[in-house]
Amino acid sequence: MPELPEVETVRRELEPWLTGRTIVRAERVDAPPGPKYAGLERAAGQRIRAVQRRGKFLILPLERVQGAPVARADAATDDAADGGARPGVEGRAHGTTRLDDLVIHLGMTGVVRPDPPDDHLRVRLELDEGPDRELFFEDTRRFGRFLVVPAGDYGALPTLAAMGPEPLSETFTAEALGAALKRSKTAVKTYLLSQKPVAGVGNIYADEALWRARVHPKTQARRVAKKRVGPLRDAIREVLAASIEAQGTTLNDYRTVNGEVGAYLEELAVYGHAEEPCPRCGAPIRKITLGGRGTHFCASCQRRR
DNA sequence: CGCATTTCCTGGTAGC
DNA sequence: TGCTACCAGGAAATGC
Repeated sequence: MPELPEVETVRRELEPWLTGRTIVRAERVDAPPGPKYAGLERAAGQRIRAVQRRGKFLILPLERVQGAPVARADAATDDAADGGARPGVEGRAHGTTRLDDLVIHLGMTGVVRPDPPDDHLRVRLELDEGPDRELFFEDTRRFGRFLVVPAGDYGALPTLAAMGPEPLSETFTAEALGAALKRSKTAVKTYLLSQKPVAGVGNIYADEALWRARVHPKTQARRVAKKRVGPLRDAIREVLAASIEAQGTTLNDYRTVNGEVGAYLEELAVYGHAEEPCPRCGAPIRKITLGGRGTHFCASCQRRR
């Protein structure tokens, strides 16, 4: 599943390809109009200023290029609910140009690629002159998003708007994690998945980090032992950093932009290893359902409290 | 507001 | 072989 390491891997590949390029055409393909692709047509005529990541979201700040070649795409213009005249987008009323963000979420099966997929193509971008003039967004199970919003306006993306600190930044301290955990009575794993205490942790790395820190996934967030908070913070950082090194984890659909699989699958300790011996103590790894998600842990190492 | 549950979606697979 | 049932899960929507 694309979680932070997978999205960061994609970001690093997109950055040299897309930075500074102008989008000539933005076309929705084989996907109904709706919030997941809102405002996509606005991308045409805008230059990609950077390729950033926030949690599992890719954020591409755009700027409108005066006189840029724009090709209108028929398929993308029929959800023009908010695609009409926007103050500041066309004109520059007070000398400032209102900026947009192109926001991409890979969902479960989203793949960004320079070559067309055999099926499940959802978005095609046409770029200005240069190598790899087309970008394709493939998404088999349609959980992905590919939309344009006013810069920094994430009202349509509440999880992004309420996202916790980046786990690999200096702001993600044991103190910050401890303070966040105190705010919730829900199971610590479920709370990690909410993106509120920390950004970018999904089902795989939640299980892996909790195993490393010896925290039972069903422990109430506020009741995680104080002495476990630092180790949990460290475990989250270590697991994510190691997975980035391996270009992420490929279970089924995830591919890098270059079409490669992520190698971290080989390093998973508990996820996908139900009934196998715990690498630390040898007890069988158990699999339960928690918050509707498959959850793997060692009942011997990870004591509930 | 907080938290739990349901929904979206399709390919893969188990079972008959 | 072909059919049904079920599973996987990130984030949003819905329910309480």
